[in-house]
Amino acid sequence: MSEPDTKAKILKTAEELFAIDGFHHTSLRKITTKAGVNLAAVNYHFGSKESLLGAIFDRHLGPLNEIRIKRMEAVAALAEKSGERPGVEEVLRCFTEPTLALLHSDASTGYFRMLVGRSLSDPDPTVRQLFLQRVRDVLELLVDLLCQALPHRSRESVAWKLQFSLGAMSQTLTFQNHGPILGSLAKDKSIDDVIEMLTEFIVKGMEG
Amino acid sequence: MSEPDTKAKILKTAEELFAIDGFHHTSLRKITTKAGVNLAAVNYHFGSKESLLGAIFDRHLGPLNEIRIKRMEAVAALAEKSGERPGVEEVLRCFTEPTLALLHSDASTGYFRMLVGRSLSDPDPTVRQLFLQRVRDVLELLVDLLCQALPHRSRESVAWKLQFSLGAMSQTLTFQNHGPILGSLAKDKSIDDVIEMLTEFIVKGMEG
DNA sequence: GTCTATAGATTGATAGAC
DNA sequence: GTCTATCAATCTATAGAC
Repeated sequence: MSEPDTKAKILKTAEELFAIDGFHHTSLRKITTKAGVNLAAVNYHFGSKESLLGAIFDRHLGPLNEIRIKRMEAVAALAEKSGERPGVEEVLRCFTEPTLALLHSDASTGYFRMLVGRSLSDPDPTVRQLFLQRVRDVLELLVDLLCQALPHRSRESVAWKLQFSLGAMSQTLTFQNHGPILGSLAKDKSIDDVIEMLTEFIVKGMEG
Repeated sequence: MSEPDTKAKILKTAEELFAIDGFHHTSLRKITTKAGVNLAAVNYHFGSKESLLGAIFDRHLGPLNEIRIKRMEAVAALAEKSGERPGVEEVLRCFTEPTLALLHSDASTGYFRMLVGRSLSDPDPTVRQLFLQRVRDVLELLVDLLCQALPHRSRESVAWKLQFSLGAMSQTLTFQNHGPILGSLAKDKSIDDVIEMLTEFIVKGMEG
């Protein structure tokens, strides 16, 4: 018999549970029970719980990074050709728009959105390392471009302000419909309104 | 016999371990072993692991909230008296300065700084609830004042931008000397420089 | 590939002697 | 208040039959 998509079921279910309950709070038993597969299947298909998280990251961050890099390269090429500096907002949107698009895309990325939000803030070394090694190149390229857009700023200050921006994005991705810190206050906005507010917030802060 | 400060030793040690490893990753055994006290002492003095975290929050957030509220009340009183609106930066500094002062105060709050940073971003319901119930009043008062300073903005958008700001603060408190997302890039700044950059970032974003 | 069964370790909490 | 000892429940991972 054999379900040919046992592996896919594990990926999908683990993504949801990791996003909602966190990596360390989600046991392999919860995943396999909810997915309707055998406990031992996780280690058979992925080797370990850590590798399972890595596979979930790979599945979505691969395509996402490709989009972000293509957009940044296009902006860099245009700037070089025209001889003018790229704009701060233009550069930042190369990164934020594909990321925040997770907020209103189909159900296939609905939980991954929360997982990214968590991972941007999680100080746990395991989660952090698995996540960072998959986004570091993109972030370094983004800092490069931001430094071009802001030639009078030091690289360190640009990096710090990007760090602030990632913190702001993290809150949005994590708590969009999951009880923000000011839950009762800050929820009556459409997703697109929130995305535009966040983008404006980051752009003003970065330019400031 | 009896160490009269067993309770204090547990508080201090737990604060450090919760800050570095996280609440759920820190076992009562690690705490009691490092503190040099008996395992059963935690439940004797605090009742449970959760209550221990609550006691740690209480110890520091009590005084901190008092400072923040006093400053906000002073700003509100001055605005009422003069008939002018309070300034956005003035209002925000009532909150950010006492909080970010944790970054360069003595060793007694060195670890608590990281714990606050974590708690601002942690989606875990246990940590989140214990933390939020101790800062909610302060945040609501802050939103009130920000709405006075920005009368043309809706309360929802002010609340959202405050949420973005808390995300940015969280990154700073958590990763100041613990490996920021752009570790190698964003570390060569003095603490005071980072505090000023963060404040400027938040003010510009909020005003924008 | 899927299953059962279990090893081996760790956890929060407690009972009861002192 | 402090201690030892332990319970009962969890966990990841694996061995081995099918």
